[in-house]
Amino acid sequence: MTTPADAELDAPAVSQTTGRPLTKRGEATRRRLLEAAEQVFAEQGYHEASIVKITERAGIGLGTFYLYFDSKQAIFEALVIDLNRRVRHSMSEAMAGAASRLDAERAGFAGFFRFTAAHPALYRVVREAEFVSPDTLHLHYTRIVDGYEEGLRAAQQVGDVDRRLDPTVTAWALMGMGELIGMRFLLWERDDDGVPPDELDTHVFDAMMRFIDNALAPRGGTEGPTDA
Amino acid sequence: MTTPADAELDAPAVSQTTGRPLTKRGEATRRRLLEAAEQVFAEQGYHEASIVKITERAGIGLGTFYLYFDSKQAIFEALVIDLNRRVRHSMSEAMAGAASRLDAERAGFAGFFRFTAAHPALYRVVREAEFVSPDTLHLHYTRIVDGYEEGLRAAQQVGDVDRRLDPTVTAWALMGMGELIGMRFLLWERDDDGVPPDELDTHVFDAMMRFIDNALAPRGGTEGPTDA
DNA sequence: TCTTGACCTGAACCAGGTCTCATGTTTAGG
DNA sequence: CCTAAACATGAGACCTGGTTCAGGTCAAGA
Repeated sequence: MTTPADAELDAPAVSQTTGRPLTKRGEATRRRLLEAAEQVFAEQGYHEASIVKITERAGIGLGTFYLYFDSKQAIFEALVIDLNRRVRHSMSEAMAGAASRLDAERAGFAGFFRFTAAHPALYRVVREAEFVSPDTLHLHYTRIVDGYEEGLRAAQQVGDVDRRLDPTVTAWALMGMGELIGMRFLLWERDDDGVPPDELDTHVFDAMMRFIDNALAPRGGTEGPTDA
Repeated sequence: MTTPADAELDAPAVSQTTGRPLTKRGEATRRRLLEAAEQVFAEQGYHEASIVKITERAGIGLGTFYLYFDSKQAIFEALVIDLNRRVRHSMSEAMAGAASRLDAERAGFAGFFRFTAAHPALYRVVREAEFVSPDTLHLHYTRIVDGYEEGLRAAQQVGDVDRRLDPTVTAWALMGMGELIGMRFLLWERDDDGVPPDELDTHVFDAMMRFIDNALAPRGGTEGPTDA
């Protein structure tokens, strides 16, 4: 589950336009731009967002933007990649101490939902990547699924997961589930005052885990396989 | 599964701007606009698409557009609703002759995937609605899920589906699965010549059905419930 | 202190888009 | 055949926003 997500933790931070490495000052500016972009894209969506809004929020001159990013699209992609790193971090951290496979599964999803609940708008950004930068979204999903798949395969070896399941398809299935359920019960749900929940309703979470447990557990109780 | 999708089949077709009913000629123009919009939105995405491109493709004057739709957003929403009707139609048609619950499940997904494979780009339109018109997307999902949920509940009554599963959460889970798997194995997949598949790989489909079967089937073989 | 390269700036350029409107054309009914 | 209502048109008013550029400012080393 720990893909080389951590190797990329802090790349040398190079100017995208000139290719030169940045000084401390330059790096700080770059970071401020990214943070501003995060907020603006999240609040307004890609097309409503504008470079002006981003630089204004960052408290930086408009022209400065182009010293650090080639285009609006470029900073968006950088942002998605950054978010991907953070989601995976949240997931693998949550899974760290899990004993059994089911525990790990539960913890991984909990980590995922916690991240989504904590940054509801950010999640929107990732999903919008499907239309703004399909390749980046591709990367996002693939990176997450790869870790998942590996975990499933290992669990199958041990016999914790039904061996007849295809790990790849299963991983994508789980991922899709998590995503839509997160969207429905975290992003759409709000109480009477319009306040979104800060975590997934435990009933929903439990119901989902039951579903997953059913799906993954080897059939026929604790014995071996049953039917053809 | 047959929600009143068919009641809306052909509304009187009223001009969105004037509210007046349309003559035959007007109705034909409206239809041509919708068809052109379907192609243009699908190929280029919402923001790249333009009214000019749509009217050009429809072979219609620019100004005419505004006789039929209030805005770009308005025609987009009309399109999503139309697509929703068609997906559900494809699904319920496929499920029509199913004997068992599993059969129905299989057929429903097959219908869904068939539609996606036949109109890969259209599917993109629906997903983009998340950012262009969230309410419309909400409607889209809800309409599909509602039917699903009802089917699940009925199957639980009969004992075909694990009674401990929450029908709502399960319905959303299934929907999410189908969507991501469709995206991954239909929309992303292409052979060496870049040609997308015209149906879901049977291996993938079977793997997914196994997963679903596991998840839904009452635990403990054909007998009653087992653990707490 | 002076110099140099890195960093910063925002007015202006420009491409493209939506929507209006004054005008012309078609169709159906009397 | 004549008239009114419905339908069609595309130039242009108006606007928005990404990107460039010519000219500053800052900070660190000599």
